[in-house]
Amino acid sequence: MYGRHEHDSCISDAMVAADDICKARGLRFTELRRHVLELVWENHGAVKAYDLLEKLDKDYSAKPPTVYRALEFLQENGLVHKINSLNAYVGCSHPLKHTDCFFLICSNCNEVQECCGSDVAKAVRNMVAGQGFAHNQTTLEIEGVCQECQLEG
Amino acid sequence: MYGRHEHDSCISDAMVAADDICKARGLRFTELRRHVLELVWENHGAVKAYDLLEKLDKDYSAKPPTVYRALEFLQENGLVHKINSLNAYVGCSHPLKHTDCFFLICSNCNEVQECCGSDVAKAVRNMVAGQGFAHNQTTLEIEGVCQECQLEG
DNA sequence: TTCAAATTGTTATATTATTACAAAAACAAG
DNA sequence: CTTGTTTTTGTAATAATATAACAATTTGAA
Ligand SMILES: [Zn+2]
Ligand SMILES: [Zn+2]
Ligand SMILES: [Zn+2]
Ligand SMILES: [Zn+2]
Repeated sequence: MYGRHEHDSCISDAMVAADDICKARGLRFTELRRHVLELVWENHGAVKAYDLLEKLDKDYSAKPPTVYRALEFLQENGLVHKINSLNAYVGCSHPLKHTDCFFLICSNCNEVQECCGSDVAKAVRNMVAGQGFAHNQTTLEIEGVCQECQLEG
Repeated sequence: MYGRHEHDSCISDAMVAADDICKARGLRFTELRRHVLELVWENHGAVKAYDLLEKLDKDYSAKPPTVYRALEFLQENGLVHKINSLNAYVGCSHPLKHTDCFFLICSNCNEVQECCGSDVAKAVRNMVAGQGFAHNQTTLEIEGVCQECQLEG
């Protein structure tokens, strides 16, 4: 039901981490925001805003701004990332040590794996510095087929 | 008017290259497709599809599918790239040797520079291979401020 | 209690992109 | 050239993604 691993703990871990972060930063982790984050974490794939909206709509009578505002809050605080190549959103798997991350997107099972702190980031920094470019934000999204799917395939 | 360099040659170079590529591959480089590519190349920034549409509309009575189809053709044949983080399109600056490219996007002057064949690509390949991931497509878009803008700033 | 700030609700609209089907143009074969 | 097929373009409708503007509510602090 939840993919390849015991996924319940992913959600609960993420929620605990989010709680801690919000508490530490004096942010209001409201019911709505919590609920949206839970929905984002229902699986390890990226979720579309309007799918979140539909799910939310059962409890709340949500309209687009509701979900986009929650996503904005979650993104600003590093709890969620937007995958630009999919126009979709994914929970951050390590919000406390998120730096120079990138994403491996399996086009077979749709899981998104977040990777971090690697030589890739170093290479990007070097290359960019060599060009005299002052970089703020890196979007690195790699589409392909994950190992599990290759083995199954 | 055209940014920092003598830009006319960029357009004409790109059109010649496009001509050659289409001829070599037996593709139909129609008036419409040619026109769209010219419009994309009017500057070195990324262009929105609906801005192209407006410009096109003066001559043709273009509707969205017209421009999206032309962009699709141009993308398939490596003459144009989509910048996912901007939902916008940019002319390929080296369509014949385009491999493992990435983009430096200046948020001040909006120019997009396409870089290619670097250590970054190598690092990506290594990292991804280390994860057992079979990658097809890499989206690497780096937002920041270009050197010229830093000097002027 | 009162006030200001932050959050949420609501309506409308903007932006980006695709589907479906009809017309026209280009091409290949006879 | 004519015919039939494929590719391209036109057109209308609609889907998918996202934001603006303003009102109502909740929250937390003074
Ligand atoms: Zn992260
Ligand atoms: Zn997979
Ligand atoms: Zn290119
Ligand atoms: Zn610049």
